[in-house]
Amino acid sequence: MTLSEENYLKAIFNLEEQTHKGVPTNAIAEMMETKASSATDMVKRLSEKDLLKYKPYQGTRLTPKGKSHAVKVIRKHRLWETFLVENLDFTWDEVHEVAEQLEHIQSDKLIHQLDKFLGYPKTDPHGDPIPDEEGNIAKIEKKVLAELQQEDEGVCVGVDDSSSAFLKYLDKLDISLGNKIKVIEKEAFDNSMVIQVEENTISISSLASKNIYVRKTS
Amino acid sequence: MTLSEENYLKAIFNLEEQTHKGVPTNAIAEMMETKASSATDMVKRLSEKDLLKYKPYQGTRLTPKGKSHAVKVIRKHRLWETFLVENLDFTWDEVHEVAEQLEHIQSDKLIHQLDKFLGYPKTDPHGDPIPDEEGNIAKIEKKVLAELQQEDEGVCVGVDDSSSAFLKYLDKLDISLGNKIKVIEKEAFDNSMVIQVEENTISISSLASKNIYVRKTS
DNA sequence: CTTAATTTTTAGACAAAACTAAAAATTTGT
DNA sequence: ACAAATTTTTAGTTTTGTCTAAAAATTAAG
Ligand SMILES: [Mn+2]
Ligand SMILES: [Mn+2]
Ligand SMILES: [Mn+2]
Ligand SMILES: [Mn+2]
Repeated sequence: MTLSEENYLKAIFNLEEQTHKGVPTNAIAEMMETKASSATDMVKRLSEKDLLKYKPYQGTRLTPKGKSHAVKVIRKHRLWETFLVENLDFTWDEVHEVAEQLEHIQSDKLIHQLDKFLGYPKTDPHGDPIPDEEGNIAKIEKKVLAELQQEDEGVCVGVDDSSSAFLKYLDKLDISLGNKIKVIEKEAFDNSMVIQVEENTISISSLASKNIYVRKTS
Repeated sequence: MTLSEENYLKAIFNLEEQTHKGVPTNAIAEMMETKASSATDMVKRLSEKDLLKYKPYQGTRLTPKGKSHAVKVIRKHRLWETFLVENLDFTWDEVHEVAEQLEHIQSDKLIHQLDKFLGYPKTDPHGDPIPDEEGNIAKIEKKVLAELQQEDEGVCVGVDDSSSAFLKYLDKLDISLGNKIKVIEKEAFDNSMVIQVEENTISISSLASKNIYVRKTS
């Protein structure tokens, strides 16, 4: 399995998770930041290797084999992200780029020992679940912050958008995983919110509140 | 700089260190376990990028730029090997293969932080010096064990042959870095030696004693 | 239900990195 | 010095992964 094949598998896995339908070639190309013709080529190659099912003009779907491989790459990605933050003083907005490379290192022992070294973490620095050695992914109970009502309380458990820009914005607002969040006010006009994060009271836009996940506590 | 280019640079660097002469194409091919024609192709590409000087039929020599890049890769390789042994319970014969992959990860911050995390180690698990951030490589004072005379004493500081087979053999004899070694007897007939390693007295072949480095202590 | 817009695929090229086979240059042996 | 052996380079293919341009299929609009 080449680096490029693994990146495509991961992209297709994520797209399939979101929509639960066959993934269009264009969607793959967009996620991979490449051209549709390149995506078609790759999809054919992966189909040849039984990693996905592909029929021209209909989307593609991963086979169990393809899914299993994608999950392994995701496991590695998230374990490495955890290592970078926990042990090498990376911030949560810096890890993705490096993990994107580290996820392709081939060594079962390496990843098994890394998991052990980290103390078998359940989630990565963005709150995403780390698949176990058998490929099981725990489902994290979460709601998007925008859906909470006035007076509702919750704990921040993840983000939808893991872009560096958004994560840095959250840092500036002092919002991080595990923080207690309470909705003080919802503005009907633009769907912005006034929320209390731990001690601080701040206002956030609708766009931001749609990208923050919470576990409701009341 | 691609993965393959980096591996060639490293190979050429090592060959040039040994002989201090222009490196023949065949030597490169042999070290890279490839064909001479492939080596020629690559050498041309690297020459194009000013990483080495190449004139057909005369050997190649790295430019300062090429040398500096090779040393960076070696630094990464040795830091990762150290991490694998110190933190992930790898043995010294298992690390090379994985480090061969990890050495190509591109991230200045990653390697800087890894170095810090490890406590700025001076040598890797095989006793080889770890280049510093500026590319300086400490010269380790060492002598090949075979050269010691009867009654001489020393400390094991490295190996010449880092192959898994040889390292496992050393493990079986309970020889590792830092061990006190004393020459009890030298057999003129086949150049084998009887040595005392810490508590144990063992006999080793000429071939083995030529691949063990010691720092003489008496 | 046709035409227009969009999506997807095909065809043809290109760069990186490898290979085999053959030619050319260099070195060695007598 | 000349032939033989060795080393090195060239020429021509192959595979992976990308691209542009053009053709074909599908979907959307009037
Ligand atoms: Mn990746
Ligand atoms: Mn993540
Ligand atoms: Mn390598
Ligand atoms: Mn080493």
